[in-house]
Amino acid sequence: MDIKEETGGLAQRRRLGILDSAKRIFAEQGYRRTKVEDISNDLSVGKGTLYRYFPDKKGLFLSVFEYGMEQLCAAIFSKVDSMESPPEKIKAAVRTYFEFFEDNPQFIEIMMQVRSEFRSEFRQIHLELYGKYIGRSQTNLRNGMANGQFREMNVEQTADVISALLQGVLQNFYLSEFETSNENGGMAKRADKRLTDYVEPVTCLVLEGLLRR
Amino acid sequence: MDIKEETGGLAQRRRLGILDSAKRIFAEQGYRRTKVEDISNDLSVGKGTLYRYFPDKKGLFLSVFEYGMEQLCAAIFSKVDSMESPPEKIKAAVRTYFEFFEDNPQFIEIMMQVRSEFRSEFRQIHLELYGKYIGRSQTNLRNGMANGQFREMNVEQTADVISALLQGVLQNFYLSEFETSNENGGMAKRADKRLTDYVEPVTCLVLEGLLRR
Amino acid sequence: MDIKEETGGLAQRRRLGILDSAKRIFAEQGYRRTKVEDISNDLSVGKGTLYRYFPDKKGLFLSVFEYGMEQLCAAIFSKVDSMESPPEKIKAAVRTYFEFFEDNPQFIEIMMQVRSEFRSEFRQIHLELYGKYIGRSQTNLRNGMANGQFREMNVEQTADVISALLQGVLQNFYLSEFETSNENGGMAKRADKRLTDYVEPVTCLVLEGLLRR
Amino acid sequence: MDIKEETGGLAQRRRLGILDSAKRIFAEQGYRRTKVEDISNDLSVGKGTLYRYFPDKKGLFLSVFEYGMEQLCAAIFSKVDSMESPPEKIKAAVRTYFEFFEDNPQFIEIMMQVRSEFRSEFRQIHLELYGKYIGRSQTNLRNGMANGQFREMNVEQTADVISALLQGVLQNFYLSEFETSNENGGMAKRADKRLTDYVEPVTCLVLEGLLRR
DNA sequence: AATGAATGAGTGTTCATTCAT
DNA sequence: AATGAATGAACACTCATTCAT
Repeated sequence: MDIKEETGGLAQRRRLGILDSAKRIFAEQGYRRTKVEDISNDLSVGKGTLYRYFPDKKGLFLSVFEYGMEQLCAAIFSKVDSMESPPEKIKAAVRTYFEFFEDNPQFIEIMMQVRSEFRSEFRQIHLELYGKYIGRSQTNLRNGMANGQFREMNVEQTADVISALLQGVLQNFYLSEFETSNENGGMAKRADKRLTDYVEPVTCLVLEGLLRR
Repeated sequence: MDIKEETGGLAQRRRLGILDSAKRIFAEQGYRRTKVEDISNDLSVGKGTLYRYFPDKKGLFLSVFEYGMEQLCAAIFSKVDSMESPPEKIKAAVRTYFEFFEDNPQFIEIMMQVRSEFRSEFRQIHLELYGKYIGRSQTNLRNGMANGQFREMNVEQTADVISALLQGVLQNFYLSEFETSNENGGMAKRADKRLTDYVEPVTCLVLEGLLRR
Repeated sequence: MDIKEETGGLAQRRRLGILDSAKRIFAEQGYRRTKVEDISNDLSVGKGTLYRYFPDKKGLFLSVFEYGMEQLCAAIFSKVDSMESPPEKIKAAVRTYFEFFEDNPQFIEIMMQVRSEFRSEFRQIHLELYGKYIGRSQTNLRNGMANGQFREMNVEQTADVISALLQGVLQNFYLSEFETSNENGGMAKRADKRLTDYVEPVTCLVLEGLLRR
Repeated sequence: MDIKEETGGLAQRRRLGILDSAKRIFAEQGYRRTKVEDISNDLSVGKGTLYRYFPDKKGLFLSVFEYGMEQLCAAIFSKVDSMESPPEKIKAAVRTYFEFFEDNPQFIEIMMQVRSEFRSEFRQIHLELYGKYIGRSQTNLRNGMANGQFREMNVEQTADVISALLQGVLQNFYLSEFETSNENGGMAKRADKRLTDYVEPVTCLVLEGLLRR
């Protein structure tokens, strides 16, 4: 049992090591431009080793995405679940969302790529994992309406719109984040903008709207 | 001059014909899956002909995108420019944006693909053409603040966030639009949701926010 | 029409050229060891050209086999159909069969390879084209029995056995034909044995048997 | 010495176990499609173990063939050696040959595969082991001629032709044995034909020929 | 002796682009 | 101007074999 656990631990460590390297390479070069060999070279292992842990290139890529999504959801839930006030929950979710991607900028790239390369798989994983978030968001809006903090609204549509807002800001930021691509297809970062700068205006827009009270 | 203009007219017509066919095929099959021959077959011309009007496959695809962006901007500006009230301008822009994509659903697909296939080119075209929109949006916000209709805000960030909101809703809708992919890679539409259903909740969120007044 | 015919003629010529080169290379190197590029190099054309004329490597290989089988059947039928006497027909068929393979030694190799690489396809083509031969062979045996030249026999089994005899001799010869394989996988011919040497003993065995009369 | 013999006995038993498993798997799946791991899994041992008993995959396969050939020769010789009459010896050899393959249908598959996968090795083993048979067959024919039972003939060629006849019938049967391949690449047997049905027509043809006496 | 994780050579096929006609 | 036959670079994946444990 010791041996098995230890072995399992080693295999698990290697799996995570591959996921990490793959996340980096895929984010830097893009799914299409990335050769499986690029990742195995980065890890200094043989190509075949990757195929011992993941079924194929696509499966590896989707695992990178799935793993990131799980971490994102966990991060948001662990923050929000301990709060009570609906507006506070929204603030916390917005902040955690942006902080997560600020800490994992490569994952923005991964998300964008999965979205376009594997529409249906993205939808499935997205719906599975992110669906939970939408459900909680709707509950939160209903609670806010019930206690009189929020105005009347169509809860389903509004939850969709808020979720869309976050994703839209993320993508806009992602598009403005990189100034130029160099010869190797790599990107040079722009340091003067931070994703978390958008926490305040987004929260304010969502809660207050534009019109003067 | 007559001859040249006429020739130019013919060439221009053919160019537009190619753009139209390409938009359709690219949207249906995706950029990667689309062979140049698919488009030339659709037009009943030889492959080589396309290369007389566009430098390469990528250039054709980007032209399809650029042409669509121009149409989108023109549609929004023609609606909004005749209005005075800042909130009304926002309402009109939101409505026109969603109506445009409801009328040109293929262009949603094109946008998503450009975004992921040609990051830097997308950014460039996006910034060039859409930059104008952002500038006008900022002006509108400033006008609204000046006349006391809008609360105080960081205009640049808020304009970004509103723009992001629209794009986010569009993408969310695009992801939910298609239920299942059939064997041919084609998609089956879902008829029970309309993009313009989001005009009201989006407008309301932007202008009013969530908190009860 | 002229153009089309001419074009068709050119395309047909190229097709036959590819079949001829493929037959040679496949026979020399074997199906597995032969790279598609080996054939295209032999023809001094690009790899892609082969794929304009044949669907894939397997399809090309099977076409080589099918084409050879058609030629074999045509050769046998053109000889035998003009004859009347059942024993003479058998003699002629045996002779033509061995002569064909003596003139097309590469085709022996092709047959052996198809047989093992593509069992089911071999069977299908074999049955389709060779089935005709078996039918005629049975008819011939029945005619010989009817006119009293042949003894009583089970016609179906005997036709099978005679056909098997020819194939068996062919294969035995094929196995003894090549002395050693050199480094390149090529073979050095042995000149002191001829397939047609077996015409007489085979014919004699089939018609007379071993027992003294 | 006891230990060594015992160990040798165990090793020998394991060797035979591997040969048996390999024969089955190779016959079912074919040489190319069979992975070394398939065999080691079937034996519930590690892959490396096979390499302790056989040099490589090819060597294992050829050993399977060689072992079968030895068994075939032994079967034929044990039957024929006790007989005197040349025609009876032929009858017995034909019957034993077909009976052997009827009892070891997997070995038909093995033979066919060796023949095409390893031409030269097949020839070598074939000549070594089967050469003995041809020699005895020639002696038998000479004895038959000497005692007046057989007609005059070229003994070498006729022995070849008779051997070829058996192999040809075997292969024809092998080709007709399998109706269709299912999805797994497996084959469905046809039950209405038996290899031993050919003992009589083959024997009759060899001894009597077709012509009425 | 036994294991099985790691290795990496090897290849069929697609399709954007060219250019002779 | 238009064509479409020809080109050839590019790349994922398998699996026999090895060797550290």
